[in-house]
Amino acid sequence: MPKVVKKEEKRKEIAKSTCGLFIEKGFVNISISEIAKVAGIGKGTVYEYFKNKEDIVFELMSCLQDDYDPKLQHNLEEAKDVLEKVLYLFDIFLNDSETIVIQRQIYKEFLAISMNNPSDAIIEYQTNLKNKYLKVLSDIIDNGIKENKLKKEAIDFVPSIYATFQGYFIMSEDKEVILKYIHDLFRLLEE
Amino acid sequence: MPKVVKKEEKRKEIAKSTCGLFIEKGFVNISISEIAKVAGIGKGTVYEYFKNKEDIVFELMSCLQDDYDPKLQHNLEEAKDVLEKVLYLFDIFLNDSETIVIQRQIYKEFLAISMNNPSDAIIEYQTNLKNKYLKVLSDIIDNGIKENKLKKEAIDFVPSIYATFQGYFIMSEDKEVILKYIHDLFRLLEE
Amino acid sequence: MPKVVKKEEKRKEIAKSTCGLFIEKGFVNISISEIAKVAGIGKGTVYEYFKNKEDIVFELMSCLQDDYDPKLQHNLEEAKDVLEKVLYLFDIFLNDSETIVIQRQIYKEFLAISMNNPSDAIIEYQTNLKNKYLKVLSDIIDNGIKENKLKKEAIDFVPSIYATFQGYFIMSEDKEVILKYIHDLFRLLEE
Amino acid sequence: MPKVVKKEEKRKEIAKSTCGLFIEKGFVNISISEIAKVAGIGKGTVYEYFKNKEDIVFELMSCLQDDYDPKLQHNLEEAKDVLEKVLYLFDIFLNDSETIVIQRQIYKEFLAISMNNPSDAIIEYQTNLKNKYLKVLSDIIDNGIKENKLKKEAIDFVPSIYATFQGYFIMSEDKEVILKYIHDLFRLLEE
DNA sequence: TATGAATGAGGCTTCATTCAT
DNA sequence: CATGAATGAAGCCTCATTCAT
Repeated sequence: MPKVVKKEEKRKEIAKSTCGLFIEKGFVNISISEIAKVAGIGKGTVYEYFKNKEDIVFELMSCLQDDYDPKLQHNLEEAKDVLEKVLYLFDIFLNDSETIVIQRQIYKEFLAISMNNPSDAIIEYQTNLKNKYLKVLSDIIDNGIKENKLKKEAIDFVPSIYATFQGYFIMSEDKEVILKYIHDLFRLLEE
Repeated sequence: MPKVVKKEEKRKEIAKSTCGLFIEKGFVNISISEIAKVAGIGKGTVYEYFKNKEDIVFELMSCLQDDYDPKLQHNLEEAKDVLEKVLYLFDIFLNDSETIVIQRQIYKEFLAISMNNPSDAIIEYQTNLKNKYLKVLSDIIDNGIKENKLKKEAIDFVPSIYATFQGYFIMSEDKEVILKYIHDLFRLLEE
Repeated sequence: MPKVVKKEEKRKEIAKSTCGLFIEKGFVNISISEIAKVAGIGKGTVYEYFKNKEDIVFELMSCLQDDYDPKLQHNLEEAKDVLEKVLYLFDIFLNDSETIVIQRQIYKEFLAISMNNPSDAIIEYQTNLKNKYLKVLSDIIDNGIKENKLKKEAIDFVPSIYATFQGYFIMSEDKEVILKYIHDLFRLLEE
Repeated sequence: MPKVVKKEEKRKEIAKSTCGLFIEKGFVNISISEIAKVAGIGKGTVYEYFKNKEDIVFELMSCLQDDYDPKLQHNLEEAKDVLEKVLYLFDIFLNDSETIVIQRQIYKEFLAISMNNPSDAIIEYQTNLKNKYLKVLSDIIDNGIKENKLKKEAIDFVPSIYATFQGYFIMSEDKEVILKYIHDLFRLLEE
């Protein structure tokens, strides 16, 4: 196995091992020492794999998505109707399974970082994430329109649906409120 | 003039003087030394007026709102129709006047703090803020319904409108996108 | 009333008001601000009456002794035998009445200060205190010998008895242990 | 050599290097900066080896005892009679050799700290120290009784002898006074 | 490659003291 | 006389980062 691959693997391994730490204490309150400790490596070694703390959260986010994307894909295919598809797409904000709760918390950490240090890298990462979601949501809504399930104006709401989820998320709003929103909206958008 | 008033005034004065600093560098990257310097006082004096750094942002937020609230009130009364009222209510996310841009940036700082250190005080502050906005928005929409300008389902969208603005805000979305959203939504909600 | 007397009175008043503070938090952990607060005066005013924090404890010790000495005198006269007199003399280390407990704690504070800052003033104060006690104890033991209650060697133990009480005191030893010591010793010293 | 041992050694080395500082200025008046300077290390490095300032005095005390215990053991074995053994046991309060004078001063520092901040750790340390001394003293006296050198009541005086030494110590009493006490007492206790 | 000892800059906060009112 | 606002020195401690092994 080439070295680069091994390095990349170890990188992921380290990142994943810090997951609990990030959830428990939050990015700002974690030191490199602690990261090294939970990762079972030396402080110096952390710098062999990551440029800085921020870099670790990136990797962690990426790891979690690697795990998440195939599941999402599968769920979307299984979903019966438009609404169900949308709910699966935003599963990360709605699901209370242990795995998803963790991903949600990590995403919150990530958002917090991005608000403090809106570096180019972070902004790019966020833009990509958004575009990915918007693309999928767009397709879902589009399909709904083509199948005459939704009014054609529905397509205009694609960006705002994403924004609303984000908003509810940072407000730490209860799942019920979010679900009510999406149901209310779809009632309005249904043909 | 009673001493308490003078102390309260100086408190506001100090808080306001830090405004530029918060915008320029962000809460986490500001030291008490810097705050003291821009306020033109000694480091120790800062602690005569504030319990800690966080406390300063609170005061700053509060100052900006003291300035803002009367203007908002006035604008809401002047506004011709429901949509215009809503736009005025969320002026802070839309207006590009120098004053509002500053308030927007400070609010962003505040949000960032709240995501990193969700202390009880901050959460309470945020809840109050949210409730204030929801109350006004509720009244606006209610009026619109009573005047047969809006469908009665419109009232269901009060919380989500707030959330959507928040979402667009942390996504640093362009004003145009936000405006498009609110127009699209109102088209759907109009009788 | 001459000013000096009034000043001296206020000095005592201030000192006494700090008593609870010293007991609760200990000399090192008390600030002039706190002292001013419990004394109900301004921070600057503290400096009108005292040179420094240490000075206050001196005054406090002196106040407590002003109260204590007459009581001691009375008790010594009432006491039936030598042992009882000795126990009364060292009442401050043995009695659990509220007043005495407070005096004991203040004395502990005083000892602590004297160990950290063995200034001339403190050493002199302590020497005087010691001599006072040794004198009284000497008289008591002397009397016991003259009345043929004690062996004449008993007089040699005067300084060590004082020392032993001090020792037990800083060791925070239980009253029972101290009482056992004094009984054991007197059994040995009795004719 | 295992790493832990090296770390432990450096810990001792640092502690010992601060000895003069403690004697010269006293715990309260020493800053971490000064400690770092005399130890020839960086401020931060101090915290690699010690949890806090207090911790350093602990280590110092422990170092001095490590040096002292074997000597004590040897002296006790050499001692001809009970009295001599007791004097060796409390050598720290009596000997005027340079080494012991230093140890005495450090012990005074330690006592001072324990009076200002009676933390659990300090109290435990002190209790252990006391028990160690009481155990040895007990054995000495016991032996004296068994060899018919001392009356059997002598055993009752074990705790008070320790207390008396402590008392004389904090009173900074001259060696002669202490010696007189121990001689007087033994005259009384001898068969 | 992996390490972790070493570091010093810098953070927050406390507080005795001064001095203008 | 009394005050308390103002202060800056100083304290303790944290931590990202480096670098010799």
